Amino acid sequence: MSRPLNRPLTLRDVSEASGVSEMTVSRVLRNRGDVSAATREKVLKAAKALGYVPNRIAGSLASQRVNLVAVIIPSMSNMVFPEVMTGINSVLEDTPLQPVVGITDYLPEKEEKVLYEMLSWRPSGIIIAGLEHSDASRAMLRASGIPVVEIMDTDGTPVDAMVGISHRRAGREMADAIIKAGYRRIGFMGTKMALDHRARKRFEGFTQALAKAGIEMADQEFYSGGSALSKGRELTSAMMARTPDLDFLYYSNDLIGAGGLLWLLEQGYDIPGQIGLAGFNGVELLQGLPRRLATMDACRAEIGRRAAEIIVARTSEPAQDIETLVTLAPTIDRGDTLRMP
Amino acid sequence: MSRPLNRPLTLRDVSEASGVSEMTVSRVLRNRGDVSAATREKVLKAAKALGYVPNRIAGSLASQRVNLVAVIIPSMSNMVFPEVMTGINSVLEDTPLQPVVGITDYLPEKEEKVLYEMLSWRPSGIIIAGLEHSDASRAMLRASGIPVVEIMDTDGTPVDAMVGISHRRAGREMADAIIKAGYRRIGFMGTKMALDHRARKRFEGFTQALAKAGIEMADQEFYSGGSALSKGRELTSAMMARTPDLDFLYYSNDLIGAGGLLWLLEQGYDIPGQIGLAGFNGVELLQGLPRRLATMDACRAEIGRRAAEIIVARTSEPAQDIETLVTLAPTIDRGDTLRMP
DNA sequence: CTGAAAGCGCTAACAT
DNA sequence: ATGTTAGCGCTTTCAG
Repeated sequence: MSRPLNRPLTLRDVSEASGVSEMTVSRVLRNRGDVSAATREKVLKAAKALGYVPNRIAGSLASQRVNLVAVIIPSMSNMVFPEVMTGINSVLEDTPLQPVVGITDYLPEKEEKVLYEMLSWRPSGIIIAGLEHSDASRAMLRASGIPVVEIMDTDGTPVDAMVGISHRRAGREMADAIIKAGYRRIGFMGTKMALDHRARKRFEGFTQALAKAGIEMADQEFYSGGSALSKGRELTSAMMARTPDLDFLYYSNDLIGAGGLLWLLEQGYDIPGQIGLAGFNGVELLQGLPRRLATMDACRAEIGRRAAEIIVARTSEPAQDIETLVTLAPTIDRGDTLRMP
Repeated sequence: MSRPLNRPLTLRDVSEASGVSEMTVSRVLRNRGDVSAATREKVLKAAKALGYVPNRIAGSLASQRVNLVAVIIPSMSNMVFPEVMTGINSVLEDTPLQPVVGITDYLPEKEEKVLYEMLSWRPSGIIIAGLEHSDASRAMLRASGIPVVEIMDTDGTPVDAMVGISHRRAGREMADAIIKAGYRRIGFMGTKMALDHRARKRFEGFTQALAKAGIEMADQEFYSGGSALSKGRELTSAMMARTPDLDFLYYSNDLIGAGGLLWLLEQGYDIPGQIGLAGFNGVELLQGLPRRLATMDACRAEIGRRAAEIIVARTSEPAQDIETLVTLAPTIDRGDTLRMP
């Protein structure tokens, strides 16, 4: 008990306590190379008794290896990214790699800053949301020399690898399904999406498909901030007052869709006969609403998994071959709010 | 362009490119010490041109300082921890400190493992959820010699600092409010809480307060897994079938409470006259339901902020004095489902 | 199977 | 205002 308090323990302490060289202690602690069972025991005992925790900073510098995967996402508070994280974790759990998360709040400047900070830790790989980045960010990604996987979206050109869905196509397909079901007076509600490129692409795909069928969007409204559920309520009530003859409402996410659904049910609308609804994301949370909202799964967990698998394959020794341009195909779930054709 | 591809740049590269010593380059890049405006410019220009990103691994080792705060929480997928993170972030944003998150899934063994990994990075501070830890974890925390803030709960003895609410008291106060409002046949629904100590303490406080008033819990049920909204629906419908004369339902969280609320409304129950409801957490998401569920704010963002402030104060030079045993006082929000006395 | 020497990329502490 | 020297705690490499 003579160690000066607050000096963290080093390999050397364990070496002295066990009477084994630092090098061999290091070998034991990393299960590397051959060490006799006897010395092994001695070392492990000493390390445990002292409460030694290796210093990864030093280890990483010496070995030029950091088992970190930088995960850069816009937000953690909506339902989508926690599930992506779950997918990533499920794959990395069985490897020495560890995810480290950075949040950008959908701001390019913040993304740039976060990326810089992350790169300064020299991670083994980067998983980053979206294909749209500042020039500086893209340059950093390219120059990093490590595997980069851009996730969520496949409508664009990745720096390196890419896993996601086509949001443009997702919008198109939902539009097609809505039209096939016979709806004609269609309204749209969604976030102000200057910086949410995926929401924007869904919207573009949606309107395109409508146009192709000779249909013009009958009404649309964008919001920002606030609780999504009540926003959905407010927007829907305002829109139905303004354009009472709408027979379908497409929402840019399930939560505002759910708010709209609750309001319409209260008002006594016949769903999906008189009016149909659809959202986007396939949020599990919403199971338990009076009706299941039509939606489209964004393949969140799968995207996380596939992205992590690419990093794992690329960082394994020797590097495994693996598909690096992955476009997943989401399917429509009609729920109870989008009638069959 | 003669640098061998994939060798990360070092200070030395910038030094050579700018004709300034490594030390001065380092000073410029860290805004430390006096450097003439002229050399400053030269260095910055060279660094930018090369795309140099400092190596923090080396920097941390040399300076014996790592501006990381380990945040160890059970989960990221419910509503509570993302908001705690928001609070933490809001404070750390203005400091050099950076949060790094570890997830325990409510498993003590996993907490131990995550804690060990985190400590191996020698963070400047630790924020960890709960007061219940394995002996090994507690030993690591104590031995780490860095500021430790245990958050969420104050019913127990912390290793070091502590910020939270008393969940036992939260349960008691809700029980008192329910009794004062005249409800007598009370049912409880919540998660199986062997490992969720805070839910358990709320439950204990609740039953205690009922007992004190001579009331016995009329029915209770525990669930695990599944979507909370539909669980709330199922449990409520089952419980009302089994014990039809219940006049109040206390839920261990707002989400299952919301499920119950939706079901009861559909069945035509008179709320809060015939039957009252309350949840816990003060989840903003739920604004927009047909009725506002009575709840109690868990002070999530505030907890995060105060915890981060403690770490900041303790790691600043010289260490600031700050309150390290913080018990927040949550208040009841009666919403539309708990009538006045 | 074990150990000794060298150095990872940076910064603290002194020079000058 | 700038440079020099000596490590930080570990792992790589090479010798026994």
